[in-house]
Amino acid sequence: MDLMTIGDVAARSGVAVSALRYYEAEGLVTCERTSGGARRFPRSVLRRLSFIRAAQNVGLTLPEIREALATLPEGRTPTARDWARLSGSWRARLDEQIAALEQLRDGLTACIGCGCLSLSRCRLSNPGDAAGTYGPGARWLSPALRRVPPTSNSGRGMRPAPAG
Amino acid sequence: MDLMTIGDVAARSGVAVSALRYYEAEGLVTCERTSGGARRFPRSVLRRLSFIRAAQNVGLTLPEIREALATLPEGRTPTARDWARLSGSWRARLDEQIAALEQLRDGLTACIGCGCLSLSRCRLSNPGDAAGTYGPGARWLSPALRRVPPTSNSGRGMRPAPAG
DNA sequence: GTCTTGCCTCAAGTCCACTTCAGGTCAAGA
DNA sequence: TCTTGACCTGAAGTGGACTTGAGGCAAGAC
Repeated sequence: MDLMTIGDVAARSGVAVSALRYYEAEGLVTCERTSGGARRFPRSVLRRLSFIRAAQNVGLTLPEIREALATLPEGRTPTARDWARLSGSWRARLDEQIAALEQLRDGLTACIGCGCLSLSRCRLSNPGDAAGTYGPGARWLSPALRRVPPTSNSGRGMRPAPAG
Repeated sequence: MDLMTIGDVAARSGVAVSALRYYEAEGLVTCERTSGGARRFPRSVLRRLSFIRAAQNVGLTLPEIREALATLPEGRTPTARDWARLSGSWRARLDEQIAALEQLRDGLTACIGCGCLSLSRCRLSNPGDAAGTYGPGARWLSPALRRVPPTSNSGRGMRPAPAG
């Protein structure tokens, strides 16, 4: 079978039905409709979803991901090379993120003995040497890797929770 | 002068006036009031704010930070050692975050040649070997280090925007 | 005396990535 | 025929960390 129902896609991808509808509304995936109005997704949506999740893991927002996806060739099925091109810039981004975290950690190591936490000098409270704030609600670093996934009850393919 | 107005604190800390009020409401900082009802902060609030920002950068939520702050000694001014104790556990957290990002990057390196992005096997779309989703809205990694600070117009001490 | 500035409170809005809900349609099986 | 289950839509809710807005008080400059 070439086309999948939204339920199939959800089951196979682990992406919730509601999220799939949301992605369609946001233009991240496309689908056909049956005469009755039900969505029918091509198999290729699975790889697309995979890309979306990977991109989110690298820290991209949905608008950014949509932009990236928009550069895929129309007309033909994207090749491995296409996907690789898209994710090519991620490495640099990850490297940056890692570097920033390391800087923070090293700042911590330096500060931990003195407990300085100076607003203007401490690299912990002030990474990247900026003197002021980073703006409203800007949390710079990982919202928490080790945090247990928000356990909503939607769980289609959800693990019990890693409880790291 | 021993006590600072909320405006002074905002100017010196780079934390917005509205955020300071919010922090007070949430019990993260305390202050006295003038007869007219205006807040007067002790100088020590600056270090406290510094700690709050640093903790946010490590990925703590405000409730977590409040808990941490609650363990500071009452009665006496916190010493460098007190602050150091508080931030002592951050190192492990940062190490974890760094490790997770490195894993993702290495997964990227492995995947980038093949463009696989397999939902079940790719370490990029599926870090930490979990087969399903991580649940609703769970973005695992940095919401974006390199992202330009949300340029709201509140800008009290805000930089023009690094435009990375 | 009035203007401006800085502060106050409380309520509601913002952003992101969704989820949840209410109410309805459609096709297949008992 | 009735029921069940999967699907549909549009609107509203969620959480975290704030910001913004409306409406008002108090002190210093002119």
